Amino acid sequence: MRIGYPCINRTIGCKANRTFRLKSYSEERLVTTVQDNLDCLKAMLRFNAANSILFLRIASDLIPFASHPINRVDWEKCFSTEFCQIGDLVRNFGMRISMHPDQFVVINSPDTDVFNRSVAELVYHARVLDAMGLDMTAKIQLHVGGVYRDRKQSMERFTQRFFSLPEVVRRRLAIENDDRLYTFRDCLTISSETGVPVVLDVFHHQVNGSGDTVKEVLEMVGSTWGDEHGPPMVDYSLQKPGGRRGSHAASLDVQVFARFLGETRPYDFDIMLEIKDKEESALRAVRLAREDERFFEGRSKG
DNA sequence: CAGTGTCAAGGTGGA
DNA sequence: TCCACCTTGACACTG
Repeated sequence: MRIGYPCINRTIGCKANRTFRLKSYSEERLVTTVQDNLDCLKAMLRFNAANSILFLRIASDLIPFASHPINRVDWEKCFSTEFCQIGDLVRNFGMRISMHPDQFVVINSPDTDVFNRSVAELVYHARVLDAMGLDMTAKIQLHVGGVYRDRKQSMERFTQRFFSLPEVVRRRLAIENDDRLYTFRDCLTISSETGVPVVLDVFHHQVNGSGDTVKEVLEMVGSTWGDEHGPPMVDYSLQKPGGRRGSHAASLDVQVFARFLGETRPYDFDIMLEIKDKEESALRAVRLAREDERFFEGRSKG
């Protein structure tokens, strides 16, 4: 089991997701921003390695305006050295990487313009992971999309569209249950037709699920992850106590997390902690896991 | 320099 | 048909 956090580290004093306004666009601004982001990403990976945090989500803003027509910079070529170095770090430390495109990437939209823009954005994500030379265990996780007043048809459209995606995207895609529209069962249905592995979001499942226990769900979801995909990915977060529905808790409740780990034995998976204080909570989770080695022993894929 | 309106991109649901 | 809301963070303008 690898433990991780998404996109931002508040300890190391730099950000790998810096961007700027479209109005301020210039090639120079882009190049310096990307350079800073990649430098910071290396710093994050070193910090993580030193702290046994072996799972990281890379922000989609790593290359600002990557799929926007305004961007004519050949960033792959320009930063090939940096990408290789980052890939080496990931491999040498036995780490895992994921990415999660923003909400406007919608494969099953009836609007073909939306679809085409989504493809461009997905290709960008795939090119980043390819440039780092990462294997297919590095995933791009995506929600199923909209319902458009016809769930069945919209799910079928997802599947159709999936098969028209470029191979570089298809092989890295994973789908995740969301908090309102598509449950993990919907994802399993799509998975059975596309072969796409299913990322389980534990919080979304609590809010928008069927009442199956986490362990039952993990067993079903785990079987969608073949050897080439690596261990299942799980997103973990908690409702902010007293906060609006869907808002994430400020920091990890270690007691609750320990119970979760206990409940999910013997399944092995990599877990992304979507908690406000980011690496803080990841550090506490790692500490907890160290104190109780049982959480790592005897786990297997679903 | 602190406060805050707005940001490339979508979808849903209520008025 | 229009608009607020979803969630999150940060840019960049305002005073």
